[in-house]
Amino acid sequence: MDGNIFEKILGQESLFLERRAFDHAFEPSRLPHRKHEIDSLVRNLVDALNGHIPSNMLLYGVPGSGKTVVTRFVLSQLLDKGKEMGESVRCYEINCRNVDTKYRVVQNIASQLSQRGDAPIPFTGWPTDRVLDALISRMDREGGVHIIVLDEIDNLVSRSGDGLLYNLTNINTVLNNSRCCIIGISNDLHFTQHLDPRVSSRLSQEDLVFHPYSALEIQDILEERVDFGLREGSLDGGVVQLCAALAAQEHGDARRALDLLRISIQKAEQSEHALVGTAHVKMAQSQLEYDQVTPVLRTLPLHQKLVLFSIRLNEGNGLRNISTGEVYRTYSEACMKVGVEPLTPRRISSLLNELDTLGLIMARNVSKGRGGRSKQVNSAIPKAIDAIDALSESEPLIAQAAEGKYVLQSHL
DNA sequence: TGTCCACTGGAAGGGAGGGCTT
DNA sequence: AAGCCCTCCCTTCCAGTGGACA
Repeated sequence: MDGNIFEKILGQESLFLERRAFDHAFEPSRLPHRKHEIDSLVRNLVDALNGHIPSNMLLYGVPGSGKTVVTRFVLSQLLDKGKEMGESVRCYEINCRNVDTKYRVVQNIASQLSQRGDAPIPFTGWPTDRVLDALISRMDREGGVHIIVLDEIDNLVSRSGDGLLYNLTNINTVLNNSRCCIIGISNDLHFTQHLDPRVSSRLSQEDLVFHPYSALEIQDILEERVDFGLREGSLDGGVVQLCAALAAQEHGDARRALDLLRISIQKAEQSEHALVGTAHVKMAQSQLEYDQVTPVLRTLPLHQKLVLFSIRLNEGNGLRNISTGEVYRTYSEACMKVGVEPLTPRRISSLLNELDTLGLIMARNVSKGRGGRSKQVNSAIPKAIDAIDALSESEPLIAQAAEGKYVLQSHL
């Protein structure tokens, strides 16, 4: 081979001026169509600079409706202003998808407040109350206002209950030298229904709903990023509109639109086109589907893989709207075939709910009268993706179960 | 109108595993 | 080493459910 293998790509002129403009984490200087939401946050959080306690807030909205980015934007300005005014303001952003137990949330915040000489708080081992005490004393030591952002807070509540929120929304009564405010962010409008009424009323002193972006609004957002991050004249007419329209179909998800656009540009670069066209968007769309689904499939625990395998197997045999009982029978057979002890029907019922939440299946409760009440289950994985192949690749037992896949008893 | 089916989903708790304290 | 504590995954138990059917 002539020359270094990186040379060709390095020399290629990129269509991007600023690739990071298309990242989720990018914080733009302007947030179109979110003025009202920004105003509401600012009006509440200004209390942090006035020596008062800002109200706790709950922000609702579908994924990609700007909740997190708006919160970050407002908080970064708040921190700047606090510094300028000599007010101590500290913010903590916790994503409750990753940090989803009471202990871990408290440990996480307390660790951010640790100073030299503090005993490090272990990931597990201490009683939670002890970690909470450490957090309270560290907050008081620091003084000022502490703003705790709990992103995907519904995940925390569904996994660990509302015990932590009870403590956190009550924390101002035990703080002597500091103040604390909680901002919860949720995709689920109804998640406060699962809360103790006292917690719920203290937490949602102010609610703010982020409406999904319309196709035109997403277009504005994209155009702003394009102006900032892309070489002029690189886009064919209709590309931005198509990305916006596709994302608007997905409940107005601006992140999805950015992903689509970014991947479309990369596709154009890869095929050495100087112009991104709608064909690249379509390629990006299918890649995005593939990239979203296969990593999830690969990382599922064994029994979830077996359940999903059973559903796809039934569908492969032309069966749709399979009942929980049928899924369980196929699943048990698959377990027998590979020599694994099947879990109980109750557990499988929960696993089906989890697969539904992950968007890998669609399950709905139906009653067939005397035929009993059950779930009707269908796979939600795009047809273009061979789910059984993807499952087999990461799990030899699935490959084994899939061998001679059409001879399971339940299909004879 | 009551019965019945095939589940659902909440609650309680067991036990393994990882880590800390004494 | 023993005693705690937390998390995760799972089982067991059981009341509740929607709608067809007698």
